[in-house]
Amino acid sequence: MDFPAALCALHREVAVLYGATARRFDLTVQQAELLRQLDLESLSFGELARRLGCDKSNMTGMVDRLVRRGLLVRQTDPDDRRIVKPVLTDEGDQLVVRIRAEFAAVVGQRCADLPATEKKQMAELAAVVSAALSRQDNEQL
Amino acid sequence: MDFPAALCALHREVAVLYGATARRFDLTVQQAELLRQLDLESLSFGELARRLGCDKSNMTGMVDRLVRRGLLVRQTDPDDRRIVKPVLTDEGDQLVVRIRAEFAAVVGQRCADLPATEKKQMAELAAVVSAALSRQDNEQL
DNA sequence: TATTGTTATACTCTATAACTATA
DNA sequence: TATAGTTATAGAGTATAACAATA
Repeated sequence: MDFPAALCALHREVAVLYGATARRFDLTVQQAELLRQLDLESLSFGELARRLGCDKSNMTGMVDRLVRRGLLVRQTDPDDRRIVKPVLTDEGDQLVVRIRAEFAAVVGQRCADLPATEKKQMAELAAVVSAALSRQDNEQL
Repeated sequence: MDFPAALCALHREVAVLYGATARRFDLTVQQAELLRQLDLESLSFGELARRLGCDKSNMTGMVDRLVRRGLLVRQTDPDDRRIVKPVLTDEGDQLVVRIRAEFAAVVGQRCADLPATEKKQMAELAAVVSAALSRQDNEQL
């Protein structure tokens, strides 16, 4: 299997596992991903849409549903009042932690037979490749 | 970044890139994924749903849309007439090839600065981890 | 009886285009 | 005039439950 095909295959398996994990917490996979991104760093609606690879018009509804569940609040930027940032509530933050732990547990269980050195190597390579793929010059997208 | 977090991050970047690629061919990412799975091997509706990580009830509509576009045909198993397999048409097969090439081109471009040895290593590790994650004893999912 | 695919339903995600508020 | 977020709309993906056909 060549490099792009291997990325595709891995992506598929992680998507299935991550989706199943999200569902256990009554979240869609997109909701879990949105919360995870906000946990990584503070993002506006537009930046969030770019990270999730979807149109900004979708964010309104997605954030609304998570606000209704008490996992997010809207925060308007005082310096530029056009900009709004969804921010994790304590409950939202705790949920992200629980999802991450659950996902890590499933991955750990399934990869139990993998040598630690290979996992370490994989983690390092995945970080490098992620960085390469995420280049923001996405004009051709 | 630990192993599960690195998998998550990589998964996200691939999802965005793969989704953008699918969109260029007027496909949703799930449609592209469905076609890709069928190109890898012959699958029934139920098996396909398991691969995609969703309920079998969704497959009817998804396959219907792709049949309407001439990319798939339904084929009933003569040995067990409950089983139906969606099969790629020539057009569907050609589309899968084009999507795969397009995705490989984007990945290749973005990872151009990555040493070939690292790409090779990544491809091998991704295959190993994919296999580990895809274990079919999914009773806890 | 059990399994496979289908249908009905309700909700969520998605892109497009037009809109409001702010800069 | 440009940008950030919202709204309206239509189409697609999703899970649940009940169903028909086949085994």
